[in-house]
Amino acid sequence: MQRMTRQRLAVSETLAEIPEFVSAQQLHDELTARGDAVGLATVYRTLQALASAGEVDVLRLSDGELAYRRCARREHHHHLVCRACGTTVEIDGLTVEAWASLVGDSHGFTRIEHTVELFGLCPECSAEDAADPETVGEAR
Amino acid sequence: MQRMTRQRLAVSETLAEIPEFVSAQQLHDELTARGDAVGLATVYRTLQALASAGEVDVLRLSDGELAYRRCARREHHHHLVCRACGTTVEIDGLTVEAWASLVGDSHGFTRIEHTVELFGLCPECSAEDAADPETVGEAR
DNA sequence: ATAAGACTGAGAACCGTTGTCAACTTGGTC
DNA sequence: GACCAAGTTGACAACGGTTCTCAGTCTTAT
Ligand SMILES: [Zn+2]
Ligand SMILES: [Zn+2]
Ligand SMILES: [Zn+2]
Ligand SMILES: [Zn+2]
Repeated sequence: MQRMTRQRLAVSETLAEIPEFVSAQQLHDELTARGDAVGLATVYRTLQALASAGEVDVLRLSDGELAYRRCARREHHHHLVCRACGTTVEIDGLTVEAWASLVGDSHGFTRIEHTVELFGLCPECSAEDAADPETVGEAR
Repeated sequence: MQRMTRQRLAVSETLAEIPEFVSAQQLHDELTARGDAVGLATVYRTLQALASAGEVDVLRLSDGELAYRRCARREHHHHLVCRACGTTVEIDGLTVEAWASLVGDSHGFTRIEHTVELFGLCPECSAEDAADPETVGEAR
C-alpha cells in the first residue's frame, strides 16, 4: 500500500513549481536549498514512481542523464526544449504519431514505440545568440 | 596527423560486419572473440572518432548506453530498430524533418535539432510474439 | 496504543564511460 | 635502413549518474 510521507510531498510539490526539466540531483539540491531536505535515494525512487505512474515526463538529456518535468497535460506529447535556458514547450505530435505507425507498418514491425524530442534556442536565447554567438551557454 | 593502426582497422572492419547497433563493450567482446583484441579504451576512442567523422551512427538505447552502427547511407536518417533481435531499418524522415522545423519556427525557436527513433518488433519477432508473448526477449 | 510493513537515508556498489601516462608504433626525414 | 617526433595504445584509476542495502523510522489499519 502506498503511503503519504513528507518526502514524497516535498518532491512532488517542488517538482510542480519548476517549469523546466530537472535532473534528480538538481531537484535534490533545490529541496536542500529550500530547507526541505530529502535523501538522494528517495528523490530517485520518488521520481521513478511518479514517472511510471505517468504523473511526470522523463527526458534523456544529450549527456545521458534523466530529467523530469510535471507537464500540464497527461496525454502523450513531445517537447521542444531550449538548449540554453531550458524553457520547454509541450507539443502534440499528431503528424509524427501518424508517420511513426505508418513507417512501422510498412516494414511489418509491430508494437511501435517512438522517441521524438526537439531541441533548439527559444526566442530570448535566439536574440542573445544573434548578438553574440559565443555567450549563449549550452546548458542542456 | 591521423595514423593507420591495426586497432583502428579492426574496429572499423568488424563494425562494418555487424548489421545491428552494438555498444562499445559488445564490440570489444566481439573483437576479443575473433582473436583480434583491442583495448577497451581504444574501442571507445575509435568509435567516438568514427562517430564524429560521421562514418557511423550513434543511438542511445533505453538503458542509456550508446550503440554504434555503420549505416549504408551517410546522409541524415533515422532508424526503426527491433527491440528483440536488433534488426535495423534505415528510414528517411522527410515528413518529420518538415514537421520539426515547422514546429520549431512556429514557436520562434532557432537552431532546431531533433531526436527521432522508432522501436518495435520486426516481422520475425512479431510472429514469435503472437505465438507466445512471454518468450520474446527485450534485448535492447 | 499496537503491530505489520512501507519508507527512508547514508553509504556502498554498480556500470558505462573517460582520463592518465609510460611504453609502444607509425611515418616522414636523412 | 636508422632515427626521431609525435600519434597511439592499454592497463588501470577515476568519474558521475543511478541503484542497492539494510537497520532504523514512520504511516496506517485495527
Ligand atoms: Zn511533457
Ligand atoms: Zn508521439
Ligand atoms: Zn543510421
Ligand atoms: Zn531527421
